[in-house]
Amino acid sequence: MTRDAFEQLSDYLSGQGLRATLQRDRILREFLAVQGHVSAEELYLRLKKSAPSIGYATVYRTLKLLATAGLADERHFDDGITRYEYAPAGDHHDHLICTACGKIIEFENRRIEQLQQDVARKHGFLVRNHKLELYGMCVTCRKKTKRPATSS
Amino acid sequence: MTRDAFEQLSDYLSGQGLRATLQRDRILREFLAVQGHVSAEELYLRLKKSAPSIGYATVYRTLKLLATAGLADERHFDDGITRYEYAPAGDHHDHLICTACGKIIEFENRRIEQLQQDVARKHGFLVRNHKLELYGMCVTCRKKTKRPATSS
DNA sequence: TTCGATGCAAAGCGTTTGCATACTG
DNA sequence: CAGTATGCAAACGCTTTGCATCGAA
Repeated sequence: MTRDAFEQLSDYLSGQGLRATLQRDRILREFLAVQGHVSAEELYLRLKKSAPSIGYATVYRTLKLLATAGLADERHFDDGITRYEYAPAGDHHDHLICTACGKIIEFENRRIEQLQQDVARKHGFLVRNHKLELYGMCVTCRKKTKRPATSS
Repeated sequence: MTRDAFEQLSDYLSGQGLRATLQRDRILREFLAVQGHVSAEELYLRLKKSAPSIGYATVYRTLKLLATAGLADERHFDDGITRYEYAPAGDHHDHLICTACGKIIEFENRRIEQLQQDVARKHGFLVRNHKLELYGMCVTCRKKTKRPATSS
């Protein structure tokens, strides 16, 4: 099922008159290998190992390309860094983000999406996509913080 | 009801051993005068008229201060610009954002929030705050785009 | 051979910070 | 007066871009 991603990219490339390059292949491969959300920098650092000569700019450009090609979703969480996530068609999910350890949990809830549509319709909006992020503390961090200190 | 905001700020300032200054007052005033979401730049430009000597940095610093004081909420939409919004205590709402004209509509939906809590609980999360943004097209823009042209 | 892609370094952009000065408490 | 806040300009961090070179088609 990962194979499709490469096909999807090459279809997109040839369809747009763009070129298939080694870098694009490597970047896509690495991108898929990462579970979850990657920033350009993370990907760049990982790539240094398998393909040391790839430049920063190429990573940025390719990530944007993947987004355009429908293979990646751009995410802007609250830390100002753009992250990308593999976007298998049709799949959609939202995020639970732990503000203590940074852990990101994905979830999906049909009923919430349903209600979103209701709200949008009520306002005459046609929703193309949405973003739902819940910021808080995960179980682990909550335990660690159990009774941290005292007053004041 | 706007009066409270000034009190809230001055309470916060004195409570923290910080100082009340003309700039802070002016910035808060202007901030409250803007309906909706403002970026530092927008506010800075508006202030040029009423208080031309206020510096960019002061606007940034004060906006952050307002956020810390609980008077403003920081928002990060998908354009990379930080915006602030007046945050009356207890009030919470989410956003419908028109990707065509930039219009932002606010809404609130208790049932969605309820479901969010359910999801979080299921994952052992304690949610502190959340962000729900629906990106799409508003009525007006949908009409304008009605049958834009033809095929591919 | 042509024209898109790459890598590098420089530029861009929103935001932050250092520092000398101005002002509050 | 002591110490915070300001304004300016320089510094930042992430991202984009210009340009000469490289390489896919």
